[in-house]
Amino acid sequence: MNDGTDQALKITIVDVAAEANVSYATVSRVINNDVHVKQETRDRVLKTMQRLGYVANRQARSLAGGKTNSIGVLVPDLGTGYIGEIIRGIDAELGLTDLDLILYTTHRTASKEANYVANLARGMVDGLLLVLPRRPADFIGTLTQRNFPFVLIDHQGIGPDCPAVGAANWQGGFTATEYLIKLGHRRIGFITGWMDLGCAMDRLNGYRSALRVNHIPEEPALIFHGTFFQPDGFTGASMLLELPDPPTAIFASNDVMAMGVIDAVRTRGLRVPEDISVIGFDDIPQASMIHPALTTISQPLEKMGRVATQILLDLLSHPSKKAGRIELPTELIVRDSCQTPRISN
Amino acid sequence: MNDGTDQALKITIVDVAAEANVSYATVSRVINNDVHVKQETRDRVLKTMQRLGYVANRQARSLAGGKTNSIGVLVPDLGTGYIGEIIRGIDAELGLTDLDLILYTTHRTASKEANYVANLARGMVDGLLLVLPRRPADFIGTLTQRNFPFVLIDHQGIGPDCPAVGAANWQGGFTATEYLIKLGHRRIGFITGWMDLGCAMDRLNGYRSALRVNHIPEEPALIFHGTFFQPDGFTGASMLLELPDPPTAIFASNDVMAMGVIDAVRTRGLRVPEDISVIGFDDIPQASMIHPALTTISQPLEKMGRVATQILLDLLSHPSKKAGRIELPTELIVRDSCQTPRISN
DNA sequence: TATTATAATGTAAGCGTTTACATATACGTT
DNA sequence: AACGTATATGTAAACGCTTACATTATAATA
Repeated sequence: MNDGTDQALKITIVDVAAEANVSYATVSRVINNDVHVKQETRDRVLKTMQRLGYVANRQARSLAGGKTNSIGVLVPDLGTGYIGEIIRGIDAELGLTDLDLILYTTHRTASKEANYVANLARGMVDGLLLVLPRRPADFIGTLTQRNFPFVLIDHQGIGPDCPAVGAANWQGGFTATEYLIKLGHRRIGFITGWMDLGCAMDRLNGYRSALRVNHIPEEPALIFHGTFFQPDGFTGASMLLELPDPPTAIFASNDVMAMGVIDAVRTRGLRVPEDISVIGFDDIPQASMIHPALTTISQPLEKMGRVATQILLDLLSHPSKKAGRIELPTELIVRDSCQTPRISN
Repeated sequence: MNDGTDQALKITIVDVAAEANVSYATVSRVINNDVHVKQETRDRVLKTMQRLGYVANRQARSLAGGKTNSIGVLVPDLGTGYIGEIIRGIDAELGLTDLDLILYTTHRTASKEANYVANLARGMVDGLLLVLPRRPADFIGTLTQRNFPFVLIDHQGIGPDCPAVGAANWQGGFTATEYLIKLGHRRIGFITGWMDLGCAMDRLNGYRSALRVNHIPEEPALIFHGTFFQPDGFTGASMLLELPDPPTAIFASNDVMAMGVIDAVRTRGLRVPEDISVIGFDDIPQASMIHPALTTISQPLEKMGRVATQILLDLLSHPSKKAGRIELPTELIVRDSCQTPRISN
């Protein structure tokens, strides 16, 4: 490392210009990849920047250029790795650009959400990625009207002109349920997610449709209402197994609840999958690490992050473009937590 | 909601000044809580800002003020909720200020780490929070020399003048081990973390000391080298249980590995804690949600984030101040995964 | 009341860029 | 050789704020 570059004193465009014997405008052009710079000059400037250890001042660039060079990512929390996967995708895509990721956590407070969005949209960031928004209706109108670029992640969107990336939740719910039916299960317990969220609703509806298509009557007692948190899986499974005629399989609306289910099953002295089959949803990293490895519906979390970011970048460079909802396919990941029921009833 | 405020056209300090019949400097003073403004004027300006829906332009403030009003948080990844907890703490503390959190993930790449730090320190952020840095030695020198504010989180620090927040890892390792010994265990398996990290080393040393103090010979075969990931817990426990004279308790260097351990124990048809006691480290949110609820050493993750942020804020406002290492206490959280061994040998 | 200290406000310069516009240079035409 | 044209570079004016310094209003003191 050349320690000469380590001086803390700010090197500006002007210093570089002086050193390279050009005007600072030319340096700026080099920075911005303007075509109107002779290759020779460009090289010289680039080399000088290197030598001096020049780093562009983002604030100044933003102020002059009218863009902040950063995008805001609003997430509910960072609890389970679920959001982490999405951010990984966002991050990967953003890494290809020079945009910064500014993170905001709402801690699941809807009012905070609207508040943040309102402020952010007023110039703090160039675009917004909203992960699992709670009440997007509160602010989407304003955003759209102002033509402010944003993309909803893991949300079904609102109307046809709302840029959103989601997964095929209904399909996933359907596929998982049908898989269990094909294995021979007829009494399938279901633990819902937080029903305010469209994705939770869709999964439940997928489950219902699969039952209907296979001529299995839906039984309300087999549906337990949870909120996507692990303890709901435990409680839900405990209640389901308490039933006079308990299910032979349990479908949890996400993986962490499925882990709770597995715990509950074991706590009652039963085994997964021998006594009870368990299937989850999400395919978080942990799903493959537990034992039995969890059979689940993979939701391409990382990819959702990537795609959403790509859409946002596109929106950023082509403000007139309209984006709608993109639905990424979900996929059944068969591992070890499901099998044919012992006593088929 | 007064829809009149929703106009996207940028309201600047000048607009506010004109409306409120003051100079824009006065408006600026109001924004910055300068004492030299008459209460009456201040109120009027404040009201005008409200009415016009004024939002300060951060870029301009930064450029003029010489500060970026944002701090960078560098994390290895967002996989397990472990980092999430720390960020929650940072976030909480930052929420009290008007600083933005800019997130950078290194994905455990040491070179990326040094690179980021080098650039960030050149004016992109006002301060840096480095979570679980891998090779801080690479950049701490430069940072210190330049007097750039930063705090290491979950690191033992380098030298006495290096601001760092960590947990009493040695103590935790000691306490956990001694707890197991008090319970009657004499053969205690240990699964290490990634030994490049000081915290992993400290936990192991705590374990060793507890054995020594209690006159239990250390047995190399009982120590399995892991890397903090869940599968290591599974593999490690499997190997330990394979031993001719297997341990009656297993101490995993973090909770996710402890979960792997529990899986392994169960996979072999044994029960926790009846057959094997398991203790973890960290007390991540999941620890209390699994069954049996995991006995573990609580590392005040959220608090570490808070404290580190407080130190950084302090460093920011008093640049001359020197901060050293702060060690937060760890605590034994007794839950259900440990008990007296059945056959005391 | 005059004088001075103090509080409140205004003026203007500058933060480090981008970018429209002006200017200079090089090149092919005729 | 003179001209037009494209290419390369320079000049200067923003961008929206902070802040040192200058000025004016207000209160305290003699």
